[in-house]
Amino acid sequence: MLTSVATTRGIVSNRTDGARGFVPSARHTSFLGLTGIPLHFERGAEIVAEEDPAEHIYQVVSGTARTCKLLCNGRRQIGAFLMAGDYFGMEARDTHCFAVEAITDLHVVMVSRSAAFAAAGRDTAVARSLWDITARSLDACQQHALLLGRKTAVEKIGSFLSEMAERQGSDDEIDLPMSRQDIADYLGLTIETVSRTMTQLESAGTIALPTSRHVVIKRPHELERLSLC
Amino acid sequence: MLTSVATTRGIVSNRTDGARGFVPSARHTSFLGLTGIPLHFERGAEIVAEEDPAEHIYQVVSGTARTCKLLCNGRRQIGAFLMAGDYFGMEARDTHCFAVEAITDLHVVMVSRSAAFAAAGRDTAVARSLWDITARSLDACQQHALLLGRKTAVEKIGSFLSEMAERQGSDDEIDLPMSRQDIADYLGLTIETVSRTMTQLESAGTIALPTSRHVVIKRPHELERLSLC
DNA sequence: CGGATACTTGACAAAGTTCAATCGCAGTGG
DNA sequence: CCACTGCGATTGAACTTTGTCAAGTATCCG
Repeated sequence: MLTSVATTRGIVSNRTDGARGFVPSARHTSFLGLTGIPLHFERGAEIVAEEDPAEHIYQVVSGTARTCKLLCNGRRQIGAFLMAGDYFGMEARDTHCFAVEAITDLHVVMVSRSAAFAAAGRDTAVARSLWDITARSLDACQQHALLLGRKTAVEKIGSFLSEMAERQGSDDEIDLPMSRQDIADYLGLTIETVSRTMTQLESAGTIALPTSRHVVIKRPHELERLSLC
Repeated sequence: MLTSVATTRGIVSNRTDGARGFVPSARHTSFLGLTGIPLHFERGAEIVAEEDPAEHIYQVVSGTARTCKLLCNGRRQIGAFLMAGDYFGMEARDTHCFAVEAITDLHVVMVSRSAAFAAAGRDTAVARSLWDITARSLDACQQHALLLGRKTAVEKIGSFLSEMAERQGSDDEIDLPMSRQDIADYLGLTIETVSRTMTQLESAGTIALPTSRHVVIKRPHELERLSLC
């Protein structure tokens, strides 16, 4: 379900992911030992729909996306926020079991699933890196399950803010690309509880909220304590 | 952290896992194209501890195990119940990020992680199957995250019972090898809520509980409705 | 039979949700 | 430039669900 078109602009990685770093180029981008196709999506666009055939593997170049699963009565669970360097589309089955949507303007590179598997068959390093990406996603998902099942609202928000700070490489300032509703659906809370808990952390002096999308961490130690325990 | 000893008894698979079926033998068992070592653990034994170095990959031959993560105040999240045919120990990092404990007497086969990766390097099919196992775990974990984040107590219990029925290949009778506490920690509930919800489903005529560990599904359709929506 | 363990039940408390109203800010048009 | 509009975020109050604590029952096993 590709509704956007590929841009012709060069793409610059703003984060290298260990051994799997990728190099900017004019039209194509190296990715899993293959020539990936750069694509651009607008804020709100759907890159992958739930139940779509799983034909491609993607890496985020810039921007943020969310993976969503839906339940009846409009209940939604966001599995992960995908940022520069993150991969998605590696499915065990032939169809995607969640949708992927652009939260901001989004640049990705795409390779076909069959080409990736073929490359993995030829090149052991590619196979290993394909496994590594999947295993890392699994690790993140298991960590997230612990949060969803056993943490309180404050601990969830604390963990979330710590995670975002770490992923943005900043110790004390975070720009949140996602709405309160997205945060709520990621943490298994309601938008109101997210809002209230943020205010509560602000009142306690743990964070400051110059704007609703910009968080300043005043007491990182306090946040760590919340997220770890 | 292997506290039990390997048995010398032959091991019989009571479930083949698609293309990755494994064949019983007197002492060693084929597993990911390697010769696996059969091990036996007693009920309650810890096969893997949290933060243990990840040196082996396992497949369950018979019995049931649980994967656990711990938080402070004794809060626990069970990530999965592992039954015959299931794999565990495939970690992205060098240490296990959860413990694995035997719920019943447990037979597993074990191969060393490095041997598995070496085999994957030599044999494309092994590499693919290693990826497949990991991707399947990821899929299950994402499904479980949806349950933990967005389902009510009844829906959680409904989903759990449906899952168990399916895994036991039975449409209407389930033997639960795990305690109410295990179920609670799997579903992100308390033991009391699990108990109450089971009774509630029994009163509604959806299930019967001849004993606390044996569930008869009287209205499978009703359970489906709960778990899907 | 006695003791331990697991499960169930009840009464109450707390955390989080729901519903509704309000605020604040960016964008738009007069 | 300022009022108006729309949307996201915040706040309040009532309510629900689930958790907590405590007691009671069932079951297993020596």
